[in-house]
Amino acid sequence: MTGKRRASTNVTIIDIAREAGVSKSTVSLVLKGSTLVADETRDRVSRAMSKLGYVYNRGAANLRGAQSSIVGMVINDLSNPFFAELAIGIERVLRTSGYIPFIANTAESVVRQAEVVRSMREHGASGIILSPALDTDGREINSLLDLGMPIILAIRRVPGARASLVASDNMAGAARVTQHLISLGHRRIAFLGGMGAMAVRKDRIAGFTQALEEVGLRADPALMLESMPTKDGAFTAMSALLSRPDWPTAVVCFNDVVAIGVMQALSRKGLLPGRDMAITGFDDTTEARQVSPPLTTVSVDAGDLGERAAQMLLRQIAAGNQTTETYIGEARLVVRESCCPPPRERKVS
Amino acid sequence: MTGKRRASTNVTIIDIAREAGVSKSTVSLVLKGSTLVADETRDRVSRAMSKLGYVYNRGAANLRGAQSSIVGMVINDLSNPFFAELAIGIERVLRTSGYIPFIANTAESVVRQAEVVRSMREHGASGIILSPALDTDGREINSLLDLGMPIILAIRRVPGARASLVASDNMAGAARVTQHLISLGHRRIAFLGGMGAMAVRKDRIAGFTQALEEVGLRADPALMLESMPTKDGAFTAMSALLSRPDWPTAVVCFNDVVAIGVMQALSRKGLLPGRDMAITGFDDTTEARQVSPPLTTVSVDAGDLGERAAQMLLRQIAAGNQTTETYIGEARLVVRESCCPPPRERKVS
DNA sequence: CTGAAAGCGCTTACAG
DNA sequence: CTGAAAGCGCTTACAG
Repeated sequence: MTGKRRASTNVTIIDIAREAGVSKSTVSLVLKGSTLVADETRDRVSRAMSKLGYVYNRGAANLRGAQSSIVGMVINDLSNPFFAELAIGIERVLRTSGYIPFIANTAESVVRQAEVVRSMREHGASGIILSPALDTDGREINSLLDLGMPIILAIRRVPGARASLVASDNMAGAARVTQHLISLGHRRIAFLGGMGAMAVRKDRIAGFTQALEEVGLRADPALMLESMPTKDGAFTAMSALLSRPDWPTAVVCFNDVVAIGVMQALSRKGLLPGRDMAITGFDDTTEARQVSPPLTTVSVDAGDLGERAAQMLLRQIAAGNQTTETYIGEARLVVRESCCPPPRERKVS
Repeated sequence: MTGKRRASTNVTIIDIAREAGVSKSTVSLVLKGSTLVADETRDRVSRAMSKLGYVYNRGAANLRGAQSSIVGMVINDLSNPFFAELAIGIERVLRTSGYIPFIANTAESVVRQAEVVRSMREHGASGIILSPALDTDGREINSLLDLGMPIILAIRRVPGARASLVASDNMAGAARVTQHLISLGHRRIAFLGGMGAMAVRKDRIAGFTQALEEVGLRADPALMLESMPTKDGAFTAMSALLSRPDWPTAVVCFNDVVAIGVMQALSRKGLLPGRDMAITGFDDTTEARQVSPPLTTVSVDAGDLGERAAQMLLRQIAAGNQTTETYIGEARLVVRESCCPPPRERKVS
């Protein structure tokens, strides 16, 4: 009903002081929860604040040196449930710490990422947990670090960056899932998804290759396909693969989202994942359990990684960003129903 | 390598002015992109800024009356992909507007919601898009509005709140999906999920009831079951229903997430959704397509709703929050494979 | 416990 | 185009 001009344009600590009949120092003390103020005085001030609709002005406070209470959470793809789970894990620990996490989504754009990080710095964020967009430059991370901003890299390492890292054991996970396929009898196995520049992809391919070499096989470059790490990207890449003559009998997918896109491409061709071709994922998102057939994948516990990242950030903020820590979470094989042995009739030479 | 104390603690507009050999007014003009500054001067200032690692101090600027460039996006459940899609739609339009959206997750906690909204106000957010937590009080929304803060309610209306609203046509959607079940021959239909206090649930139940009454049936209170709008909550509620004697032949679920929980409860009992019992969802999240069998549901286009909400917020910020708008998005029936006719042998009297 | 004073980093008129 | 001055709302010593 009213028509005030702008939020927080009016009532200040001085108005409160006048209303409560104290000095503004006292109001400030109440704001900070100081024990120096008498209970009766504190009550009077609190009542004045709610009566006048007072809003604390963080900007003014930060200006004078107060600790800001926000931390940034910069996520490269919020539509991927894996990152949503990560975000929720982060919030779980930050919630009890007095910090409020502000999330921003970059949708894999480094330009957007720079904007968002800048905005968070401008607003006085105490630290940032960054799940970096593709093609993030290590030097950018380092210059942030040099300015004294605590940064925790999550999920994706950035070559050349000196920041702390929380990620999962991509190499071991990929090796395990590949070994599983080999034990089912597969010899002609593709790796699909992710872009060439991604460190995570390199690590998973290293595990994949290592598992093959352990049994005297080698990775066929013609079966290592890139795609954007999205359902659509994977669908397209898999459809292209299926239009070629010599199919693999199994596909190790970059992650669950990619695996789901790959399954859709198979279905489109009338093929059934888990019967006509073995498919594996990575991440063990809730979707992995819900697709049909349920996806054999690698569990990395995104929520736990989020918690670790938040704890690490809190430590760095407290310590003043001196140390660099690394936490590599376990990557467990989760066998469900998306993997069959290779079909006899299509066995290759 | 360095050891600066805190981010943004040092270099200010004055340092830049000195470095570039101009006055600080000029630096401020450059910061605002004013055309009054000569190109050569602008360059000199820009170089000085990057040389010294300057970070704009939003707090100080806002203090003096500058427009803040953040808007808040407060989401009640980020782990529900529906809300992730909503968030992404919001970002899509905000991205081109110069505003940076900061997202916060309340996990259905009104306490958390109050904290988060307060923090956003303290940081000078220009407006907030709020997907309210359960049990949000209309008076809280109204007092925010009275302070001049533009607020757009998204997805869930709040009884008593005077804020603008972007939501979907819950009543029509629920009626459509119920009519679909009736046309398949169902007469004994349950409604499952959501908590009693939720306005959205009330609207959907109204559509459900109306569709039944159109054909001379009435909703059986024993078949209207509450649950938290989560997979686990739905699983529990459905399991309880299945332990009772007279099952329904079809279940209209509060949303897709609930439907998936219901399906899992059926599977646990050895029953197949779409063969032994008809199940419907609401929202048409990407998961609805991926579950097995694919879910018959109501499509509400979360991304589009997000875009509408963002456009509405931008309008309100520009206009100074005078008008109250409402946008109700269409709710289309999407028929997939989770609905069968009622089984003959279990047909009730 | 309270008051007076200084200053954080910026923007905004107002003269030049 | 540029400089000098005032002031936004808070916190921080410093006296009392």
